Amino acid sequence: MRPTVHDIAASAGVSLATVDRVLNARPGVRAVTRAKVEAAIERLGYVRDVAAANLAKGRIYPLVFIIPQGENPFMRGLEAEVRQVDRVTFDRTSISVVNVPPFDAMALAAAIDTAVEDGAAGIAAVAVDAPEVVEAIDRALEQGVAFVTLVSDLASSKRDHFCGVDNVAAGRTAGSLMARFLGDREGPVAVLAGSMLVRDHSERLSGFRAVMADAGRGRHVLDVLEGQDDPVRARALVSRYLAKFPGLAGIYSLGAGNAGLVAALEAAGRPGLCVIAHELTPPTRAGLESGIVDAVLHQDAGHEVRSAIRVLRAKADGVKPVAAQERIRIDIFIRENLPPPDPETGTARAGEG
Amino acid sequence: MRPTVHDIAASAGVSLATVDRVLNARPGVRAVTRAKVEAAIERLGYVRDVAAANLAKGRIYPLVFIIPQGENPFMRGLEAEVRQVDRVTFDRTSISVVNVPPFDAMALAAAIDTAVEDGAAGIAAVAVDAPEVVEAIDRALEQGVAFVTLVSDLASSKRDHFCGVDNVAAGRTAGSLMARFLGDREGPVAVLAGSMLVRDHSERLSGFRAVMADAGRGRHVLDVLEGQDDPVRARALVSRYLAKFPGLAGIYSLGAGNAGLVAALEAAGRPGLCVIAHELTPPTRAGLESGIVDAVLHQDAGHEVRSAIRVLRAKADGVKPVAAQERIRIDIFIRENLPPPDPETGTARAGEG
DNA sequence: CATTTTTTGATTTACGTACATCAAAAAAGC
DNA sequence: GCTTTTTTGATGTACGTAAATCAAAAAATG
Repeated sequence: MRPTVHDIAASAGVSLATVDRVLNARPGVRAVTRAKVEAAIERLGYVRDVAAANLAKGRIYPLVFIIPQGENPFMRGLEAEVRQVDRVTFDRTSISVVNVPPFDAMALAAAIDTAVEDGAAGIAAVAVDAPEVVEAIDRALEQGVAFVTLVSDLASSKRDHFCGVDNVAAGRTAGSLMARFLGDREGPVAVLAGSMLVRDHSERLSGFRAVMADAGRGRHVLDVLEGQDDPVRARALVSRYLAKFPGLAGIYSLGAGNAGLVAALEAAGRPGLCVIAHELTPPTRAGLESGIVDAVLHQDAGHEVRSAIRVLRAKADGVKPVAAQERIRIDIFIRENLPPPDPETGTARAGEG
Repeated sequence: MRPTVHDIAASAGVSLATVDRVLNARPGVRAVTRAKVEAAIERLGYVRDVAAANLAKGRIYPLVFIIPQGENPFMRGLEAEVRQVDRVTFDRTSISVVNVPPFDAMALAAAIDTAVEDGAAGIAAVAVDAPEVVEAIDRALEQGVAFVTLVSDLASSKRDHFCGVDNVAAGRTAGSLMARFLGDREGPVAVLAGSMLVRDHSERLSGFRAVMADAGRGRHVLDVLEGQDDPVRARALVSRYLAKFPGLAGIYSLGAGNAGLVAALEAAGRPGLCVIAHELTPPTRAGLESGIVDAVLHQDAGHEVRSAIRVLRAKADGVKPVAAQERIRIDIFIRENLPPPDPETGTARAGEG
């Protein structure tokens, strides 16, 4: 049986109250007595029962997730993951979701301020790269509210942590796969992005470009198509490029709007291009299954959400999280290792946990 | 604030005792009263505070993990993950590890019987495919002990669950990557396995063969090399094949002993083969980094361990686990998306849950 | 040595649930 | 209506920790 506070009190020859004072860093304990207690803790291998401690404290952590509105399937999956975690009821944590217009710095900054006013203990937000947002984040931190960026970072703010993938590495991974899949095949490659004003997209592009310039004898990367993560625009842009560059060898889609990409390729009679996209969502999953998409790079929204919660709670408790354990992996999916879709959230899931 | 049992008692107009009887399915409650309580539970959205419940029950779950001995790096990483979970102290769970000689059915069966005698609430074991083991598992289940197979399944037993990847799909994934990486390149491919007597290895082979026979115009798969997961043997076997088949296009290593594979390739002057291996361990990581290995298929040992714990605890509680959430993903790693090694366990880790 | 200050002990209540006991009330059977 | 059975209420203890109070003991100060 695990030792309890009573056991260490008895073993150290002190009272329960003294043990409590040591454990919770309360004043009024002589150094020698403190040492005795700490020795007993060490000797018996005592570890605090966090469940019982939280129960006794009656502490709850109000956390706020700020997520863009709109039909971006990845964001919708992210929100579903948040709500699912909330339903499972992470112990002693109450989570609320706030939606804001995408790419809207003012709205995001306002939402952050509101969350702080409402007494949030921690905030997680998909960052937009703008000075108003940086200021809002730094205001939150000054109020003692923990803050993490989610999916897209804002390194110029003082945010406590970034819960997302290394997007430069993701771009390199895409480039490497593209180069290997194409092999000796000739022809330029196209890049479809949402907007170069978003940090994660620009980072992916730079990683991709670096590998493409490097791999073998170099391969031409055409001017970036910016589809604003909108399927209709994406479809039009891709269709135009397919007509304009008959020798096109591959397409790297590093943002959303992939339903449009797939539609354009279908309409063009499935030209044998190497297609690599991001995020395993219904459109990209369908593309992989039909063979029109070769590989999908993915970040696990569930992992990101749970990592954010752990970090925020740790910060709210004044504990340092183990940063090394909070790194988010870049998943590669091809047709053969597709996980079954999660009926709850529509996102890809692993055993996790 | 979350509603408590007191709230539903008040809301339903009954006593605390009656609510308790309903919640814990104790007898002596009229159907109408039960309905009133259940309505209140629904209305207030009550969810049991599991932490408090477990505290009150004073229940602990003694779980036993049976893992092969030896220098197989994946198994050592698996064991490290188990010990790490134990240190983090999964709430109200005490975990012990038992080592048995690898591929030894009698020893495994004996270890299972011992664990049952010692009063384990659940057992997780890396299965060896043998009738003695099937019988031991079924004996454990008859005693009411929960049982899951880990990494390698034994479907002919009545085990509650298998915590591992779909190895046929893993083989198909390897085959698909191999075919795409090779492209038009000619030549047969070799397969290095541990032993065809182990279920996971034979399943991977069948998936790989299926894709190879299928992809494009078919590619010859040479006779399987069985290296018994031993680096020395593996090195010798691979070296011999490299000499014997100068036109070799690729090698699929579906077992362990990859240190030997890498050494053989280095010794042969790094012939430009497509090499795909399993499990991200120190040797395969080094191979990826040096460029001698093209891709590594991986199963996350941490996920498997935590999944096993969740399933075992659920079974011990008489609750059905959500099987869909317990699927283990087949990870693909190439040089560009290599995660940093976990200093604690030496295995790959993601943010996880 | 008396006094003040600091340290320690003893005890209590609380968190939300489980579980047991005994009495009281309601329903069923005759 | 009376007894018997079933259902419900009231109450207490427990789990392991947090946090508070007040008294007692020890140490420091003069």
